Amino acid sequence: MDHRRADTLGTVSATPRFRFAPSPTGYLHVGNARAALFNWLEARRIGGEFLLRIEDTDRERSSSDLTENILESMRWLGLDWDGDIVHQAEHLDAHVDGARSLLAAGQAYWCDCTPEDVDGRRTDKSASGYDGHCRDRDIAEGPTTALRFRAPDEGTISFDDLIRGDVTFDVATIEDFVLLRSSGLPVFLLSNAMDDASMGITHVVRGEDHVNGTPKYLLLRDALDLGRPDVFAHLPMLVNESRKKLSKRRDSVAVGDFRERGYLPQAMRNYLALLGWGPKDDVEIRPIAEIIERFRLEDVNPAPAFFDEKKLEHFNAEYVRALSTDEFIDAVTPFLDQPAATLEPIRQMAPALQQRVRLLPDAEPMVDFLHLDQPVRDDASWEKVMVKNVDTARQMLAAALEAFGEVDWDHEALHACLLAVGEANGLKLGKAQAPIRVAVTGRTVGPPLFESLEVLGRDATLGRMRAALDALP
RNA sequence: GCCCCCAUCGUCCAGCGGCCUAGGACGCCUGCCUUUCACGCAGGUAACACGGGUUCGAAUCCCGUUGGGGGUGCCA
Repeated sequence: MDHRRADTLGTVSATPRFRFAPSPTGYLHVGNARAALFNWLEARRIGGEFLLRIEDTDRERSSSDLTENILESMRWLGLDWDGDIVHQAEHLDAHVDGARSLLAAGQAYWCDCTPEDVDGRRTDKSASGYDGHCRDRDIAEGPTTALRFRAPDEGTISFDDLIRGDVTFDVATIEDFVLLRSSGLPVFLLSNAMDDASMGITHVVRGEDHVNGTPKYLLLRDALDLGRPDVFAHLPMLVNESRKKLSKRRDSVAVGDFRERGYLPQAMRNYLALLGWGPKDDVEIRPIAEIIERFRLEDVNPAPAFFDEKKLEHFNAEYVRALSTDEFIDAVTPFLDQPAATLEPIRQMAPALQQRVRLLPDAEPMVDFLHLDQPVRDDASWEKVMVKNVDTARQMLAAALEAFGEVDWDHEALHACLLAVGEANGLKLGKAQAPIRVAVTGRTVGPPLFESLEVLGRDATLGRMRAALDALP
């Protein structure tokens, strides 16, 4: 608030000011998150402010639940904003006043054309948009009239884009666009331009899809005598496999979904920073402080980037492994389906799990044998170890059953014991342990066997081995 | 159609006129390590879209072609 007041009073702040301005008409998706992140990175690097504005002027499509979801995702990613959140809807009156001042100055006029009218009049296929039909008809305001901006007829308008260089438009291609709808509500462009000015935004950093709206934005700022931002930077779009702009409809890209699927925020944030930008030293995975230090808007690649979940997953695995044991346990627990009784054993196995988990939900199937009465039998594993090699399985299960009855119940003793049993049967440990593993955990793969047996306990282990022996073909 | 933008391995990024025989990462493939898996380690695969210039010299600069993306609402 106070920053807005200060600017209204004409105080020009020397502090660079960035903003992220999502509209709460959907969840925060990775494309928006990347735009927010790039604003945040640059703001943090140069000691600027990062403001948040919720563009909720479309009442029909906006919802406060969606706003909360966006904020939640921002917090999760660690993108902290400065000052109070600005809700655009609260400034609607000012925007309407702005539009009316243009009307008073002769820079806007009322129009009662319907979209059908406009389309119908179009003879030249190369023309687009509104044809200026009502420009001089001097129509009075009415229930079906929209207020249109009187765009200049000739000249060019350009701006310097930090990422794209000089971008120039011929104003002849700019139509007389709508400022106020017939409902009386201001359109995005007006609200956006006026709010950026009232908030004292110096750096406008947003998606490439806004490039074409920029000349209109500038025309409005000039007409309203609001000055211009110091810097524009239009970020490349994030695209899907078919190289189309990521859409919330087509692509499942909500940040919240990634969280639910077991991604760590640090991994997501680090990966997102590398979409359209890369550090000169080629070190991709690094602390956010180092990214902030190296990030530069002017180094952002202008071409669209594909969001590669495979690579994100790799980043996640790296970040999972970098966690302390306690952090890992905290992170993984919500993804486990375990009773309180097995939490302690899982704690013991945590380092082994941590090494193998790529996404947090990967952990559960590695430890489900601990709390299930019977392990989940993986058919392929059973077939391979217990059916195709039934003789070996029978031999090992019987011999180990006997040996395990006496052995000290810790992983080292178990290891030595099974090694000896295997050798007695002419088998290397790799082969010898397979039937035991499948009998106890149901699968050929999983965390280290002897540690698993140790936490499972002697009774349960022997019980499962007997059951497996009985089930052999 | 018109307007704006873009173009290095399959993908992401490095490269800003000579260090390029084009580097790193993901993916994929080999091998090693090993109690399975995973990790780790050692290798391999694979790109400057095309055509003209400029220059002693071009992935790097310019022009064109082709290809791709974005925009083109009384959505944001």
